[in-house]
Amino acid sequence: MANLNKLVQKCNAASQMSIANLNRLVKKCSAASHMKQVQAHLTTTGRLRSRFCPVRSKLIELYALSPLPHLPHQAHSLFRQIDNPSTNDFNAILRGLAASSQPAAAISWFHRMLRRSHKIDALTCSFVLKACARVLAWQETLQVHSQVVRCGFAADALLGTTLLDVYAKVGDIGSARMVFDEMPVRDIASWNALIAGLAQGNFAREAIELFKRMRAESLFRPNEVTVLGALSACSHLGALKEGEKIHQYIKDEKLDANVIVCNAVIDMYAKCGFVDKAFVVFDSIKCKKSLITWNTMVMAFAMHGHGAKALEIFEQMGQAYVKPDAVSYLAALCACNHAGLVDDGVRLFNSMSENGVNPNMKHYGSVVDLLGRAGRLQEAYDIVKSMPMVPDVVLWQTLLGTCQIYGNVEIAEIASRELVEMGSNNCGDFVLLSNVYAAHERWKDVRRVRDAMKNRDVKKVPAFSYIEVDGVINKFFTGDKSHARWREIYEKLDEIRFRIKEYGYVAGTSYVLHDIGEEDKENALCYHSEKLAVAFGLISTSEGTSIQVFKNLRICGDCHFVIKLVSKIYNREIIVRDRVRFHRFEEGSCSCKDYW
DNA sequence: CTAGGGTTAG
Repeated sequence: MANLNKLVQKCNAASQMSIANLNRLVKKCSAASHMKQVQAHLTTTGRLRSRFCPVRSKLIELYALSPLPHLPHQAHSLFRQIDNPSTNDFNAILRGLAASSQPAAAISWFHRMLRRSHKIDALTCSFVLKACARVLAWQETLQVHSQVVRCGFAADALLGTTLLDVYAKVGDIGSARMVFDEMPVRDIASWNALIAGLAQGNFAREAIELFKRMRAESLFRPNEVTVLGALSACSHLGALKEGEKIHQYIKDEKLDANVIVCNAVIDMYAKCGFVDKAFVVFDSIKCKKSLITWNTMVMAFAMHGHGAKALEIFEQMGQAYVKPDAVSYLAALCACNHAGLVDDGVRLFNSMSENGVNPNMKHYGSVVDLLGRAGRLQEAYDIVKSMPMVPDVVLWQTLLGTCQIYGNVEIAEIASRELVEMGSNNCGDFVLLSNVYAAHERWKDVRRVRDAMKNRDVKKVPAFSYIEVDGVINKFFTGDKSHARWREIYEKLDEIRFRIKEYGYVAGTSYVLHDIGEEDKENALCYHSEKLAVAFGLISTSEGTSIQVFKNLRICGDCHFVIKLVSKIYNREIIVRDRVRFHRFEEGSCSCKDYW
């Protein structure tokens, strides 16, 4: 800073500043006052209005990217003083807009440039593409892509990587792959962008395949960024074996000096069902733990229903002088939720504001769930009414979900009405309300809800489960008969149904309504996807080994009950990862203690 | 030296 001030003084003293000095000065500018001085100099020397002036462009960029509230505006007023803005000047503005709170404005600027025949270069495209990614503008991405081709920038490796990354981010994986395949020159970032794009775009299998291909046939050694994409894919799939291999690679290559990589390893182990392994990595970490490291570990214990351990980690982070943020509180609340620690959760929630973290919608959702599941529905509803923000769809769904557990008709009706008014067309919402009525044997109301569903053409997310056996993913939908061994699976299910009756099993009738619209409702319950996956696990793995199943939605109550009995009768540990947490079934009971 | 790929979340 002392150097900079000296430089500024020197520049002010001299009537003529050399271009080199100006360049040095503008690059070191951080304070608004320095930028103003450079601007003053440009104005007095007349350079401001000239055709081409890199220092001026750099200054516009500094203004445009500044986090200080008034400076981006300054960039625009400076730009307007230029008679003939260069491409660099346009790019500076574009870059600033792309990173601003209105990235769509960057897209408008780009179109204005094209309309007025201003020359664009690869950077122009790069910045506007960033904006496309932020507003998820697929159509615009296509348009920029065609400009890239038209202008002859298609061979630019950096721009190609940006393009494929943006395609992946706006959800067009096909185009992302196509850009990758057609790139004449690829470098490590190109591979990384596609691996991460596949992992985040529901193509986790393909991400892992590409990771293997990269190791086998490319010249590049996977680096920190590569393994992050690959680990994220393993987390999504729950692919422990692949995850362990990547972890070994990370240790071999000493990539675990990077805290972000360590965080992803912890997360991977937790999401693959092995919270102990996650904790070993957390505990023996060599680099400095970041806030996210702590949050990931709290969340990991929370997901597995280890409430006390999660809260212990949460406490420890305070002792390590790491200040909990909104995610930390959410993770801790989530832990209380999954472990039924109601009082701890409420205390935590109430302590947030005094610790400088304002509860957001997710915190409210979590505490409403916590109170609701504990049967304190009125308190939960009171919190919803007293919230400083407008409750969203998920919050009402949470409240409605807890009403089902306790058969609370009044609050269920309120929540349902709100959901309908908000235009929610979710099958599950109707089913929940109908279940509440069914619990009170109010069949007329049940029929009314069912009719409403028919008339509205409600959307239903299809449930599926999968299980990996010998490296092959076996995926099942409800009542699925597409598996090569489906007959054996259904025979096994019949056997299970017969054997659990000895333990007093009666089909959970209220859950039957989950399958409204199916031909055979009772059978639909018997053939839920998680039951199919467990049955397949039983017939395809050796006796006594653990069975791991993944479900895209939450586990159904009937399946939960059946799988508990299966774990006892067949003497198997069965681990089910549902949409939000793990259930570990052993000897007839579940790690969630029937609370989830 | 004006660009590209990255971790936690009801």
